[in-house]
Amino acid sequence: MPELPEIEHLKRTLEPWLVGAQVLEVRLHRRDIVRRAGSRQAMRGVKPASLLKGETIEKLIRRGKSLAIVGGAGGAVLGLHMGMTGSMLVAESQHRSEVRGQRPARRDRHVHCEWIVSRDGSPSSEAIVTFRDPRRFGGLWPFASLDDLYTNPGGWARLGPDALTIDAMTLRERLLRTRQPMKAALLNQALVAGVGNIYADEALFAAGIHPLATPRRLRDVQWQDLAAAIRSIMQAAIESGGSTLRDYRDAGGRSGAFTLQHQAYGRSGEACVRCSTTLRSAVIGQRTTVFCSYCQRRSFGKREAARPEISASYPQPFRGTREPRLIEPVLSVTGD
DNA sequence: CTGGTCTCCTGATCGC
DNA sequence: TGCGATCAGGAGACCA
Repeated sequence: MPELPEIEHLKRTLEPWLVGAQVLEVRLHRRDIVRRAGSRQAMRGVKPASLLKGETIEKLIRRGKSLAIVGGAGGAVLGLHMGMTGSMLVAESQHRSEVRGQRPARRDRHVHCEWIVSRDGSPSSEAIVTFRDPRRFGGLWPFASLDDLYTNPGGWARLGPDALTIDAMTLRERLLRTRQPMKAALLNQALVAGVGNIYADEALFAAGIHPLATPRRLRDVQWQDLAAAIRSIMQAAIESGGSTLRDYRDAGGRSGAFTLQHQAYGRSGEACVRCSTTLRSAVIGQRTTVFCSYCQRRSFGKREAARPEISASYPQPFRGTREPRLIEPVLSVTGD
């Protein structure tokens, strides 16, 4: 599922196709995928211009898991959210006539909107960008302008600071606004934008923080560790092209390789990479949460060295006080 | 205001 | 081999 790293990678793979390109045509196949600001409700009376028709794209911007395509000066802005299964794919097309002439044998019923763009006006530079989202948790949110996007309470105004560059002080200040457990707090996009279920588990694991820990009980060094873990994990994931569980693809249709580096998410029942304790799973904040009950204890007491150490690289070796346990031979396959 | 639960969706997977 | 039940989860809606 697309979280910050996947959206950032998607942005980077879309930019070469979109920035500076003119939108020649927009084909909307499902009207209700265009939604009203701050809502999932379908927007009524959608105008092609609000879907960027005719615009020359100036840039793409991202905050957290949200992406936006910015039209020319003072032009429309289209907010995009991939939800669980959304993707944006680019396909080259030689000639528009050919594009128009090509009637696919059967149109993919999950493709909800298509943009035909041209980078230099020549037919050979045309491309088709498609928004596909089987589950339709994602959608398109038109905004009148950049200012509207940033100030509209249904737009990015409700999002917290971006997780990719979050510092310890800011993270602490934001999460102290809630009494929810750390896991739930991290998933709250209004507090910090961009952390989803996968990276919340990964960051808490890397920082050695129990998912049920209360923000008010964390010590300064833990905020430092957590902020560093969030940044480094996100960065590493972006460089790997994100995490593909099932649906995520970048603009070129490529899947992400970061899944291979997951140390907590999806590893319930498997051995902790640091101490070999069997990872546990629980539902916290309505989300499946995987953690190590040894590395992520609710309290580490006063022994500072007992905390797993965080390094700038990811994955990082365990450097706690106790030697990692040897993996016991298993007689049967472990399960949840 | 806050936090917990429900809901929207489809496809993959599982048990029988 | 087929099929119904179950699960996954981002985030707004809704309610106590």
